[in-house]
Amino acid sequence: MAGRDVLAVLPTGGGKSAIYELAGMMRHGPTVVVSPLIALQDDQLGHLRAAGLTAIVLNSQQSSREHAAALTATCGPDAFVFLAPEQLANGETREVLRRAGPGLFAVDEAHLISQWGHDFRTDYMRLGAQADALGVPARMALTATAAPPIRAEICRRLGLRDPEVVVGDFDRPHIRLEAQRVRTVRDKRRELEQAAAELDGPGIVYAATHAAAQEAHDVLAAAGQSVALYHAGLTARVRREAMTSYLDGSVRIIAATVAFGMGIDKPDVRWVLHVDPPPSLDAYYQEFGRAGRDGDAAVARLVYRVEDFGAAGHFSPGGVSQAAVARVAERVTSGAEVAPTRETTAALVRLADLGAAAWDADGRVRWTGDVTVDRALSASTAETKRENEISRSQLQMMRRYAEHDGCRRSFMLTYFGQDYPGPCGNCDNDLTDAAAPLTTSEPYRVGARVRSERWGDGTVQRYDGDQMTVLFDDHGYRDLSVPITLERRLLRGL
DNA sequence: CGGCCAACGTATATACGTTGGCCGGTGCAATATT
Repeated sequence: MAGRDVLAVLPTGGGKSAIYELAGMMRHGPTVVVSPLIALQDDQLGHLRAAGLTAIVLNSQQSSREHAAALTATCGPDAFVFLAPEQLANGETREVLRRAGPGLFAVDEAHLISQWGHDFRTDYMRLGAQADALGVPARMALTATAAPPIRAEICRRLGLRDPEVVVGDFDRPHIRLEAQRVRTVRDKRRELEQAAAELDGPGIVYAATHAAAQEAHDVLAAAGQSVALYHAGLTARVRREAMTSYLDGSVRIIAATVAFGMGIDKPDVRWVLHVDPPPSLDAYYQEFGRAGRDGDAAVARLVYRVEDFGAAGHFSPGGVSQAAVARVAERVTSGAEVAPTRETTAALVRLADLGAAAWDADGRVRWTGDVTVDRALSASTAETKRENEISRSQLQMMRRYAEHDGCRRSFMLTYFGQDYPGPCGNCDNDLTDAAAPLTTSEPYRVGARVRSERWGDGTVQRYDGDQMTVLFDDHGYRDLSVPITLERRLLRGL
């Protein structure tokens, strides 16, 4: 209300919507809310209107007449305007919003800046610049999942000024955490079939690819389970039917890719089973968090093979090849069109980050001339190395979680920067193995800043026996041996 | 990185193994066609 920028990381059901709703009502001028999916925009619109507030959505599903009418309505000082980032690339839309004098710019699901902005929906990268263009005095970012480095990226990309950072409790104590290693794909099928027979109530099975989701669906269907299939390769009608029958309970299980989930409001999901590991614990937390929204007991189970952690790196951001950056740089400098693929998109984002290329407000790219091609390419090489190192370390943490033999909840929560020694009593390791981890010394407190000659500055994340995990700003997560660290004085406190 | 498929090769005339290349996940908006 006082106009200070805010980053709020709060669990689902923690009142994130209420934050921008209340602040928006009390601040002068309309509130612009950036929301990733049209379905989510419609949901929010419904809630606000039911509460007697003025709200509109701007998106491509409207006819131009509706669009114009909606735009006109934004002039009301109490209105809430819901839109996707792509809408802000339209100069006309920007101008109408700017004239309306918005008082608050809120970004919902703000972790998508990091998750989608690099190579998929790059308009997420320009939200800071667009907020500038609208002349909004206060900004707010909201998300349920963001480990410390993601929080830093959100603040930086959105241009938050001295933000108030509010981080809630990540713990979902009623969700039992389990992980199970298998050797073959066939073992996975067997475990899947068994899980569906053993676990009661509605469940979600997550797979990494369309083919794997289809396969999981077929296995369960053959075993006589009530199951639907959901991924982005299906037609809109089939997807809608799968979603509806899962939500209304006429189908018990849904086998899906990551296409299924965001904005799904089904409180009684009793279990979430992964048959492929996600590329990071951030993604995993987001996905299993769809279980047990009603607060009743639920299960998050991960079934994996060691090989699965090889290919999973493909789905991490930061994997842009130097050849692609060079090719795109060549095309941009010569004024040629760049065909948008995942790779060229990521290359453009990289060049823009380095200041070599710039997006105008309408989303067109030009070479700035501030940096030579050679310099841009060598800077890009260094940045690629850094990003690859970080996303590899995130995947490595996912693997460490899977292979962890201590309290899983402790591992998970400390990853998110929360001090939680465990045991939690509600993960597979705590139930089978009563022995507490043998803790040696803890030379720095969790959350302390430390410096290493080799890896620069970082933050202490967790201790596990005589191992410690440090999140280095430029090199990602590293596991260190506490005795060796002390003996060789590898770290010093800051 | 690893799974999959097509093409090829090998040892025998139908089957099996090897090699090389390619592909993998999210949605918006705008445009063209029924």
